[in-house]
Formats: sequence, C-alpha cells, structure tokens
Amino acid sequence: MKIGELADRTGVSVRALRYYEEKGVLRPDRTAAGYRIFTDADVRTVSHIQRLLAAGLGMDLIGQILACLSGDTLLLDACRERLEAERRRITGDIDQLVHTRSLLDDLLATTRAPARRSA
DNA sequence: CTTCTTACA
DNA sequence: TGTAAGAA
Repeated sequence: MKIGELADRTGVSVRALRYYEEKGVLRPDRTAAGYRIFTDADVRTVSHIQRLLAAGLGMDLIGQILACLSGDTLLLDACRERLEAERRRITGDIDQLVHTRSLLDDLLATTRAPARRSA
C-alpha cells in the first residue's frame, strides 16, 4: 500500500510516517516512480511505534527496540540489554513520580482550606 | 487527485 | 509535525 493508505489505516499523518522512515524504523520499498510501498506488517509496526512513543521513548531507542521485534536472533542479546536498560530507566522515572506525588499529597493535606460557601 | 522533496512566519 | 511550493 502507498503512504496515504497506511496513514488512513493507522491514524498517523503522512508526515510522521515519512519521519519514521527517516529515522529508520520503517523501511518501505519504492516503486519505479519513487513512491513508498508499505506492507501489512508495517501497520502493526506503526502501532508499536505509537505505543512506545506514548511511553515516552525516543525514536532512536524505538528503532533499536523494533529491531528486536524483527526477529534477528544474532542481535537478540544486545537487544535485551537495551530493553533492560530502558526498563531500569523508566523504573527510576516512576520512583521519582511516586516521590513527587507524596510530596503533593502532603502539601494538599496541610493547605486544606475551609469549606467555601456559594458566592 | 496522490506522492515526492525541501524548507520554514 | 504542520504546511507550502514545484514537479512527477
């Protein structure tokens, strides 16, 4: 399928799709006229990209993670290391957020204002 | 009409 | 990422 159809089927803009290719996470074939040709597998790949992007990962890392999903067993170990490193990173982020939340909870508990009446 | 590339009030 | 411009 051409880029327009992939865009429709994924809800991702044509612009973003071309950007993903530029980043190497998508490698569509080209027609003689230079049109990008995507496969059905690319529809799923784009879904993965969306999830990873939503998780706060950068395109660089996403490219590496997607490479793991491509089933290249020779790179599997290296891929696992990357994924484990990212897992540790987000765990740190989560800890930070939990800490910040408790800080806000304390603040809210000590700044509770008296009930207001309607104006 | 759709896609391509390049570039940026 | 959007959008504009010129070409295919």
